[in-house]
Amino acid sequence: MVPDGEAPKRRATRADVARYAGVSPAVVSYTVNAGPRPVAAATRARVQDAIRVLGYRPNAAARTLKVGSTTMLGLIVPDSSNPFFAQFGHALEDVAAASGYALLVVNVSNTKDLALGIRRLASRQVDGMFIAVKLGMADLAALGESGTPAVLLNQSDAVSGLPTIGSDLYEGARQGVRHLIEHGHRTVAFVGESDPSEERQRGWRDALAAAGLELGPIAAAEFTRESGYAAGQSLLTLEQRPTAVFVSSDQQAVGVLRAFHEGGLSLPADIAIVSLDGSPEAEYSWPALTTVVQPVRDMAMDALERLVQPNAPTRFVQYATTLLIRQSCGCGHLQS
Amino acid sequence: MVPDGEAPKRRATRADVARYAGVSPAVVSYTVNAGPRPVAAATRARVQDAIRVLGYRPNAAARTLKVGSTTMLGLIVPDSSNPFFAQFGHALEDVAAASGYALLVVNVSNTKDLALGIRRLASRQVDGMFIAVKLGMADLAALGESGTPAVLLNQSDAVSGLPTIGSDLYEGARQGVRHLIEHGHRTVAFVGESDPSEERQRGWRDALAAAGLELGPIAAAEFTRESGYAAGQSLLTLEQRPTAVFVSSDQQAVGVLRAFHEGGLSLPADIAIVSLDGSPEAEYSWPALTTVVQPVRDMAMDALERLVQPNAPTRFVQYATTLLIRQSCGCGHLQS
DNA sequence: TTGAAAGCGCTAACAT
DNA sequence: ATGTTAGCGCTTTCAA
Repeated sequence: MVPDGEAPKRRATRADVARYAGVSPAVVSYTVNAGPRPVAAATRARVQDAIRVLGYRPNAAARTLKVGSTTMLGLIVPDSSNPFFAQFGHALEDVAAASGYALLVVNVSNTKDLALGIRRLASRQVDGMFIAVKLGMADLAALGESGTPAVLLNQSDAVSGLPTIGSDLYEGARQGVRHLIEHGHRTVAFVGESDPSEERQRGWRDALAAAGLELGPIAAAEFTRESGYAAGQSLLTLEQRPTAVFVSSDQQAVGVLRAFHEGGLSLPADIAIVSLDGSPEAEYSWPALTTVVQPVRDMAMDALERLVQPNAPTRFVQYATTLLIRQSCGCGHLQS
Repeated sequence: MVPDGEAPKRRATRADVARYAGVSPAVVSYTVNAGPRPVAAATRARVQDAIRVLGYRPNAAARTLKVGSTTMLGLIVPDSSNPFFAQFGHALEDVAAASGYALLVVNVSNTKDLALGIRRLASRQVDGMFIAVKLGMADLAALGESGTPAVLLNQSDAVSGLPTIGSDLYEGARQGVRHLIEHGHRTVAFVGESDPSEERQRGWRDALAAAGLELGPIAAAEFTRESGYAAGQSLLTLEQRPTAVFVSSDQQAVGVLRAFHEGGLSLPADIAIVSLDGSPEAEYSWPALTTVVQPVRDMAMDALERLVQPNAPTRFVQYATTLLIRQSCGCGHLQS
């Protein structure tokens, strides 16, 4: 099946093709690249023939060395198996491939490793990199030294001098919480980062304040299902149980959901949930999560554009989120 | 923050370093690579100093051109955002990175595109590729022509001449179904491929036969949540509803679960489910899925080894699965 | 222990 | 329209 002992000989090079076709190496280049110079149709045909016969394949490394571009892009994520980043990665790979770029995926589980990851990617001379991790000073320095163009993804704040993309999570959270309020909830808990200045928490707080409602309980959680689960459990132990929860990510929400189920709550009758991300798994949780979706596809397209565009503005662009109503918020039940 | 107008000058090359350190280019190589020749400690120090001062970074393309290795590996999957492949990809990236390889991820949503994907990866001269898609003749041919080493992942059958890895899905399915039977189920449905020779379906069939039970209904489904959902719905319409279902993948099972919930069934009391894969999301479904887990991590390690080992045997290795009991099978409820 | 130099395969400016 | 040729930056053999 597979040509094993068939042809272990040295791969054909451009010179071989030239010789075989009876032309100069330059013409082979011109033909292959629809190059800077025109080639007569007949000659082109001969060259293409030679290419086929010899099984010639251009050597990417040589080309890279010469022209200085690898047509490779890097992507740094905290965890490529996290559904949100997996989805983002896939979108990025799609748009990159459509523009002729390959995508090098790097996981940096530990924040400490980011600078290392940046250097790794830079040393492979990617033409640019997407970084979907929060950067520290050292990382910024590494990036600067590398001289590699980068666009930052999944950020909540502008980073000076770097094109940065994020969703408007503050507005998203407000939107989600407002929806809950509109449906009669008066005690809305928050699951997410405990930092009060974090944008989702701020959105939650402001939505409540705007409605003249008191703040519900806060259950701190990291962005994992496990941590969401724990947060959900802690909410269960409260004497005054909230009637609704805003959860910072779908992953966490899935954990919260489990805790509530185990607690014997009936959803969304006993407690409503709205989360954030719009990742695919949110649709198939039980009940299906009402979630504030981030326009991942759009962000991916924009990110690519800004990465490959030589002089893209280095602004911070925040994308608008949209509320996707499903069952977990109990729409229709508590209509006020 | 980021050195912008700071130093847009040409990157330092090995020659610059040599000049600065007052040594020959060769010595720089020897130093950088702990090269084939020894270097005097004092000289090495001078060189390292020059490297630091000049901010020298080796040019990967030049090195590749010279030595013929990119230290890059490719991974072809049908959908990198599918949790199972995302998990596999992450594991692969981890082990690859640990061995100094970078991973190029390529999605081929359409089976027709596989040969193209293989060629793309080959033209980037990856040192090898993981292919987690079923290959057709044309793909095998493309792979053969490319001359790139490959190991096949997630396969159910041996492929002549290629190192191939899979889980023993037949045994896994039997295992899962047997568990169901042991807990008193007499009508066990199957959700998955309709092809009767497919290994999971065979496992299901054989487990039933071995117990002297009749075959339950078959609901054909592709490997998506949506398709699992549809299959679950179709099961619901049966007059003689099964008391248990074996589902071919966790993704499908999540869909089945939703259909059952919507149908008002109480799980696992009304109907039990065992699925297959052991992907992370199975743990957080409701009820948590009892699932037959594939040893993804082990397979990833083995795959890397066999890919980079120059003369690894091209056998087909099947990994054993393990049953992970959670709630969806109703263990303890129906104890016979 | 160090230096000189020959390429690796390709592109593109410059000749023809 | 086609041919010649000088590197791109690096590794490594060979010589010193």
